[in-house]
This record gives sequence, structure tokens and C-alpha cells, in this order.
Amino acid sequence: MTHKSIRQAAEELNLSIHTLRYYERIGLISPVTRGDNGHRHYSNEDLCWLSFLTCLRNTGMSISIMKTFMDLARQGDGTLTARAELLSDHREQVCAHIAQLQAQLEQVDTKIHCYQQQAAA
Amino acid sequence: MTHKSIRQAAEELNLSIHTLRYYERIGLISPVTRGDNGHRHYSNEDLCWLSFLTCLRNTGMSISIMKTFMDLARQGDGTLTARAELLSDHREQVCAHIAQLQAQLEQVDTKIHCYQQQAAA
DNA sequence: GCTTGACTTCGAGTGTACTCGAGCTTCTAC
DNA sequence: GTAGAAGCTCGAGTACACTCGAAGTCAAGC
Repeated sequence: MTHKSIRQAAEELNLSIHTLRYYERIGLISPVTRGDNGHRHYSNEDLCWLSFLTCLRNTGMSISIMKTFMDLARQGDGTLTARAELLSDHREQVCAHIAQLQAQLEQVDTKIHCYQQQAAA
Repeated sequence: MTHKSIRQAAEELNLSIHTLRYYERIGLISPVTRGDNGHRHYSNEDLCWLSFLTCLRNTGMSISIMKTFMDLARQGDGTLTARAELLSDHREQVCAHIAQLQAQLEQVDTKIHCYQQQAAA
């Protein structure tokens, strides 16, 4: 099978069918090829992009920045450096976010221990 | 000075004045004591709680779970264990989230290197 | 030929967490 | 005594990212 239905794509990506259509509607992904009946056919390349977009989304990138990224990608190889820069910026933000989470996790830990000790006393 | 104005509190906590009033309005924090003129006075204890709530918020806890937590806290020492459990649950989620972020960061890194190599070629 | 189920479009609705603005009071300084 | 700054309440508005539902098409199986 060289392509997948929207249902199969949604299952594979852990996105809802609604979300897949939504991403296409807002122009985040390019229009997916259709069968004779008008149904969407998701190619491996489509799934690849969507999988990476899901990764960006899960790391906190906004839809509008993802759109900027995809617009660059659609413009071809001339934007490779720009794309690398956009992702590097994002990378920095994710790193900072992880560091912040780790610091705040310690605060939570402290509080947990505090409560456990008080409860035991 | 034993208490702070809403402006000072907002600055110290990096929250907006609107947000501080909002948290009180929805019952996340208990009503803050007021001066004769009706203005809020934030005590160190108020700031302490708000600071911890901000920490929970930044680690992704929803307002409604924070509210559950604060409701427990207001019930006194009988809920110490329950509070420790609630925070432990949250801790697990934060740990999982950090792990997920780190895994996805690698995907982003891979893509960046990919682009950099292609751009150099 | 009719039901069933998967798909389609389109516009509208939802949940979360703020965020804002109008209209009012109240204190301080001139 | 008046201007200006800071606070107050209350209801409404906003941004984001979906999420849903109505109404329709189309192909397969009975």
C-alpha cells in the first residue's frame, strides 16, 4: 500500500481525523492528494512531515511558527539555512524549558518531602 | 513592610495584576486581606503560596487541579498525605514530560544537522 | 434499491487561561 | 479643591488549538 486513508493516518500519528483536516485547511500542510472519490490519500512523505510537525507541536512550537517553517520548506532548498536557524531557535527554547522544568521539579519535590515528614510526625 | 500592594506582588511573582485578581476571583487563592480603602494587602504567606502555584502552573498543572490542591491545603493538616499524593502524581507527569521533550529534542537536532549538511553540500 | 459506513465541506462551538475596559472610589500632592 | 495615580468590581472579549455537527457523496454488501 502506497498511501493511507485519513483514518489510518490519524491512528498512526495519534492525531484526530479532525486535526488532520484542520492542519490542511489552515495551510499548515499542503493539500493531500485525493482518490477519484475525493478521499484523502496520505503518502509516506505526508506522514513524515506530519510526524515531524507533531514533534514540533509537542515541544511547544505554535501553529503559526510551524506554518512559517512549512512555508520555508515548500520554497525548496534555498531555505535550508533559514529552516536550520528556525529549528535552532526552537531548540534553544526547548532546552531552556527543560531546564526550567527541572528546577521547578525540585521545588515540587521539596514540598512533597515536607508534607511527607509533617504527615509522619 | 509586612505586606505588599497588588502591583508589588505582581512584579515579584512575574504575574499580571489581572491574573492575581483572577486567581482570587475563581477561588484559587483565599481572599487576600484588605486595607481600610479596600486595597489588597499581600502577606509573605500569600506570596509564598502564589509562588508555589506559579511553579505548579509552569510545570503544566491545570488551574482546576491547582484548585483541588489549594482546597486540600485549606482543610488543614488532615490532608497532608492527600496533598503529597497529588503532588507526587504531578511529579510523575512532569518527569514523563521532560523525558518526552528530551526524546523529541533529538528529533529536532537530527533535522537541524540534516539541514546544515544539505546546506553545506 | 437500500442500508451502512467512511469519507467530504463548511461554519460554528468549545475549553483553557487569561486579559481588558468602563465606570467608580480613594489617597497624595500641589 | 483638583489633578493624577493606583486601586476596586463586573462583565465581556481574546487567543489558541482544536472539535463538533449537519448535510451531502460514494462504494460495497445484502
